[in-house]
Amino acid sequence: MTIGETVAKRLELIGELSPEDRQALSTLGGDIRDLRRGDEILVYGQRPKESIVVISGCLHRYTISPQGPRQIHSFYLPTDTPCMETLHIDKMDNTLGAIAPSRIGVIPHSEMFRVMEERPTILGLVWRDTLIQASIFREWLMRNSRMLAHSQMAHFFCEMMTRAIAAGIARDFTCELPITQEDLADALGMSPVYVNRTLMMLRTTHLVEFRGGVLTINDWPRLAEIADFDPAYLHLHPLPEGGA
Amino acid sequence: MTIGETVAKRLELIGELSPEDRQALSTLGGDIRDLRRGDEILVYGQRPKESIVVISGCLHRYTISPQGPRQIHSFYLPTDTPCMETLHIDKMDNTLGAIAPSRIGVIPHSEMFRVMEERPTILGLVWRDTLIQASIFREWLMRNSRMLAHSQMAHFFCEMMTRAIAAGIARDFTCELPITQEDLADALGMSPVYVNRTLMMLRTTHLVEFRGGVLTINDWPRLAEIADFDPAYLHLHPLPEGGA
DNA sequence: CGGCCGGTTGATAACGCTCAAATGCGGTGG
DNA sequence: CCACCGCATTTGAGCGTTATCAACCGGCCG
Repeated sequence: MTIGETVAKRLELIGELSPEDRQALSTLGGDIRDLRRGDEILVYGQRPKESIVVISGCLHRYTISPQGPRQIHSFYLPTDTPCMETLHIDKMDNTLGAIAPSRIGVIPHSEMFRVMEERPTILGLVWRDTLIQASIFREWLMRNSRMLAHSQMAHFFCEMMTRAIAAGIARDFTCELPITQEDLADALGMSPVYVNRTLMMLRTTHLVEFRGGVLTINDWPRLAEIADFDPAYLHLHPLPEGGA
Repeated sequence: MTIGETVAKRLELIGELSPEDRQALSTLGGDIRDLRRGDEILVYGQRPKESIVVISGCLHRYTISPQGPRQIHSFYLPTDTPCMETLHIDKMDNTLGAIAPSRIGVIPHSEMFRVMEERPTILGLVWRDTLIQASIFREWLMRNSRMLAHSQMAHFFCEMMTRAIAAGIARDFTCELPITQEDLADALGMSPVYVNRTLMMLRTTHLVEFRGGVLTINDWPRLAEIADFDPAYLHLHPLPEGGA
């Protein structure tokens, strides 16, 4: 899969592309890079000149406060396009890194601007993509601020599964989610110990299985209910049927 | 102050406008509306055809989960432009309302698109504005997930003061912040009771005074320290000197 | 075989929530 | 001018969710 095709795939999850749009995207220049867990791509304070698209693996974005605790803002699955915002925000105020071995496409801003100028539809959809990211941040804010640990975790799993299904990397409510329990803790704003306890609880009640970087949802309806999950905030164009 | 001037003022806080840009903005069409506390402007599920700019007062954006708790995502002070994102996200997944008597400008999307097409700089800055909103959401996520109550509240006050100074509505570290303790609780993800206790603590230690909708920061350096406040995430163009 | 990382488990403590009631204050009507 | 009402704030007591500290387990890799 080329870089352009990957971007096109993402954009078609949240809107419609004409053949001309797809054609324009196929000319997108950029490099492929392979990363190991822990590699940093765009670092706090930097002024990046390129955007990123995930081809395989999993990235995450986080800030670290001086006191130590890391807050993960988001995880990025294949076809996700993190940090498109660097197009219009010069200075990174957070860090993007690989949380698992990953392959990414690195697209110079100049290339993005060229294609967006050529095809206004693409500009609209890339903008839309950044707005959906913001919408997800809002949902995470609500989740981490207002929900109990088990609901919170259920909500997280529902989101990741929904996105994995949309991206076409899930089968039978099973998908790879190559993160550790400690990563999960840093995303949910919980302590690693309590993440473990909550996870065991969800496991023994046969709602979710999360082991060795693989997520399986055993009882979607019940999980979605305790998570109070409504996928509207993901603004996926054809919503994958989750309730089935 | 006209609608166009207000938008121009906001954009100049985060970038530079040429005389031509300002001229183009001055032609922005739109209506003025006056609101009372509790009035809703853009509601969950709606498909708005206009964007908003705050002329006076204070707006807030929130979601209400079926279980009841309200999460406030952001407050908007004069010159802020909430919900520019409706330009590219059709369906509201949250609600924008007035939290105090306010005057707003209502700008049809068609007007925004017209001006942005005419002046690419404006497009870039409006986009940038939406990205800064996202950056603020990330910071709120970190704050609500990772900080202790008093640091959290200190951080909130630092942000609002910084923004008020930038918007030119603060004097001597005093500004209007016409929200109740309960509103504050819904923003910080705390209970109203604990907000009150925390507030009293900050008050008796002479760090902050927040009473009757007026915020006064008595000891900025110490407050910023316990808040671990770094205004970088606001991406203000000429950063107001807060540390003074 | 040993070390390391990630996961699991136990015990204790703390931060913040809930329930409940009281106080203060601005506005309205008598 | 006073009585009253409603809303926001304040205070108290007890509880619960989640954090912290510490130890142990188990698999993978050198």
